[in-house]
Amino acid sequence: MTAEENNRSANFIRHIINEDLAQNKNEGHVHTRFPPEPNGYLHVGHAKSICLNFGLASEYKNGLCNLRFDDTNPDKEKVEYIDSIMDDIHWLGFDWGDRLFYASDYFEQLYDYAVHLIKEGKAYVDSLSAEKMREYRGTLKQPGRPSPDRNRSVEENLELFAGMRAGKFADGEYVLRAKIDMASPNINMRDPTIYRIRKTKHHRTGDNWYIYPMYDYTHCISDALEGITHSLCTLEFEDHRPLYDWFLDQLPVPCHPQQIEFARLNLNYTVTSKRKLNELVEVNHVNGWDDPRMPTIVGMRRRGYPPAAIRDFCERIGVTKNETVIDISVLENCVREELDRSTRRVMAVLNPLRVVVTNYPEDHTEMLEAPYHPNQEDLGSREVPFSRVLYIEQNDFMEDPPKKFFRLGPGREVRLRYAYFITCHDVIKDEATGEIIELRCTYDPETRGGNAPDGRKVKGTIHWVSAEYAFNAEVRLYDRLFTVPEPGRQDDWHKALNPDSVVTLTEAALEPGLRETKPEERFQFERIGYFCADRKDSLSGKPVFNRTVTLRDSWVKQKK
RNA sequence: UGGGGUGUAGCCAAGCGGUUAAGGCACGGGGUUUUGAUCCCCGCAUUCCCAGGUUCGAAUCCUGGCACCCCAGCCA
Repeated sequence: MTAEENNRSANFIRHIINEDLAQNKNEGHVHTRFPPEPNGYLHVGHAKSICLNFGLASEYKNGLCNLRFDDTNPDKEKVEYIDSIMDDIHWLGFDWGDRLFYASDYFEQLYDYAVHLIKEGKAYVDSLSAEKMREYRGTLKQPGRPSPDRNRSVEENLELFAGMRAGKFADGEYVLRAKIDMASPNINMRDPTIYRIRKTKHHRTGDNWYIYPMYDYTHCISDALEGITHSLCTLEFEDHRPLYDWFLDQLPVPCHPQQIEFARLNLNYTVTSKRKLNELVEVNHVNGWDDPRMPTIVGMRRRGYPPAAIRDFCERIGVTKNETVIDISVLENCVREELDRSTRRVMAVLNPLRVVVTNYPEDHTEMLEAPYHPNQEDLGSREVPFSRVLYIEQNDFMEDPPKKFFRLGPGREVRLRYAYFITCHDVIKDEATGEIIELRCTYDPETRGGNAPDGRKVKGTIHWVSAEYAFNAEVRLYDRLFTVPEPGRQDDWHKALNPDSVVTLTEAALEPGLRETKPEERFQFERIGYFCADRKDSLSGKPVFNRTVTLRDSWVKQKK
């Protein structure tokens, strides 16, 4: 099955793979890997890489994708990140089966290969300090100079390297370097460091090692040891590719994977650099990595984004080498699309305005049937209680409405969704503040269910809850984190933070059935948006809702 | 003349010498609607960074420019 047959759009990586398959390269196998460093939380940019790597593997016959933690820098890595990363990948809908690996699993093999390089005269132990090494490296336009240690004998190199491993030297005293070309126009080839001394406890290997291998050296070998066929990474590694290939050419590795680079994802109105995300957390602009405003996977999860929507998004944005900034509306559209078909509709009044139906009997309640979805019967229906005192949305009433306002106003008639037509007769205000505190309306008993037997039409339909039966819940309205499209480009990106990225409502009145909402359950609050019960703060019988995304609203545009 | 990349609509993105230059998002217009939602129509690049050239024919090939991004960690 080719990608195109599978109804996905073409991209250059699929073309490469199709070509390889056509030539029976790698015995016709596709084997990718997702190689995160466990030094932070995954974000939407990683989601692109996850979907690409796992997605590619799943769309080709016998394709496989490994999860491999690139854990070669114990100073920055923690087990808690490993756990969160695995959770996130599973939540997104992907699985690595029994192929969970760690670069640290290969430390012994990596060491042996390094010895091999030394024996071949292709690596040497250098005593240059970090500063000196930078000096010797030259600049972008000028070639570097060889280190005085460059021609150390193989025997001496072997002995020193063994000493490094044995912990005989202090951090920074020596490094092992590949012997390539100090005059290369590609700085990565100017004798890159492949091992450094770091007397830090590693989260998996503990105190076994005093030396740790560098990324460029580790990554290509790890790929080869796992039989990876296509090693996908981001653009900034493009000029590391000659080095990736160099190591594999020098060493007796089982195979030679192909590194292919693609552009990382940038989304407007947010930031995705680990440093900036960390800063948002540190200075408490957000409440942790899983704050619903964060573009982290766990943040989007808490916000209510369905995993299927994120996968769809990653498919739609494509894969190229163009550096682009994707409009956040593409993501939001994917979320709406998924939620529209999968979610039950219910009624919730966010900012309640009291309505007394003066001609409705006191102490009377009736149950009205309301389907959960306008065009998906299989989602069923529920009954909602109607009684004399109701709440409607404050902004569904205007004392002096413009002609195009299809909602309630003095003397106007509207439909209460699935209930009755009501007409407003009086507006009660707080004498001191002038604030509207109550509406007096009458209902037409003939319009039960929302249709008038006389065929008369009503312009607007608004949502409502019974004041007597509704319950109060906290609802959080989330909005984009930044007010400008590319905050990362500003000198002071903090100034672009949206002060209204969250508005917490505590007076919302929800239809009674919602009381038993389970954490992470999603609903559409009719005419408002999609909401998800917070997975952390919801209590049994007392859910807290997060707004995932608003409904599209052409009325907002018309008002302008 | 350090090296490596990228330029197709407001934002993405197909396209691989012969197509009316796909599709999505955004935007505009209309229809259906008990959500100003959904859904459904319709519109939206005489032109592919620019300039030359090759060719019967060029977004696709060649030459020369221009713009933007990445690289001088003992980070990944």
